[in-house]
Amino acid sequence: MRLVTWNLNSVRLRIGLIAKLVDSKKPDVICIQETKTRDEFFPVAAFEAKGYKYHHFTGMKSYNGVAIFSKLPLSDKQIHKRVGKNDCRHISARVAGFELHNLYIPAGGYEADMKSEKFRHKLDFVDELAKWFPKERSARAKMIAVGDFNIAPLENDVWDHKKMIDVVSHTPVEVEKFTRFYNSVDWVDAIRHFVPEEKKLYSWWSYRAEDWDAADRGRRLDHIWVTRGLKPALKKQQILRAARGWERPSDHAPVILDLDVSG
DNA sequence: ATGGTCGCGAAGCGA
Repeated sequence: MRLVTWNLNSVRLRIGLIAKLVDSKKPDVICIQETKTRDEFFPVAAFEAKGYKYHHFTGMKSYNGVAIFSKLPLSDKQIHKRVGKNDCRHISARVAGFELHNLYIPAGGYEADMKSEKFRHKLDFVDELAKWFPKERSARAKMIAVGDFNIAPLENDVWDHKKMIDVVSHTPVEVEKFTRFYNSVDWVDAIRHFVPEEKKLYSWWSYRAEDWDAADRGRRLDHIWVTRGLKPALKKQQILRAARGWERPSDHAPVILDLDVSG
């Protein structure tokens, strides 16, 4: 099974980029964040035309929104409300025997300060996830968590660790919360599983850089985690950096994981 | 050191 997660930054504007991704990579399951549209305007037909018969999404006007499109049947579709808000950041469904969670963790604003409501919202959101995924369930459950987590935890998940230490997405308090979430369920980072921590690895490059490719000031904000029992099923990863250079791109690249579902 | 760019939707917010 090939799974992709992509913060698309508007599904309506970039539906053509989805088609391009599908034609070249042929994923079985597509998880999208920042769809930025109400459900009644979601371009479902474009996905169905590409063979994605099954879907589950929740969206709102202008902001946020998460979606799962699949060639394989989806069941037990759920929408999860987080930290008392109604902002369309977490859905889940069963697919091919896995419990798949699609997450869009808040970006957290610009100030890494507890007085910032946005920053607190982000930390509270991650805290809630760490409590919500229960250990006893996950010990047996085959779970996958994907999405834009908006945190780059490792030194080589950012272009310059020292310069980024006070920048929201890489601050120690965020990494601490992130790590607690990671350990809450004995997750395995399915991307770093294939790429040593010594190697720089990014999935996002700012729109503001004059030449994002040459500057290469990236961050790894997009993640795929699996529960430990699925480690033998991990086959291959790919971060499709080329997609960041496509016409009118998202600032995020698609992150792809191949899983052996025969086991 | 600063400001730099996007999308939505029609000004300002969020990233």
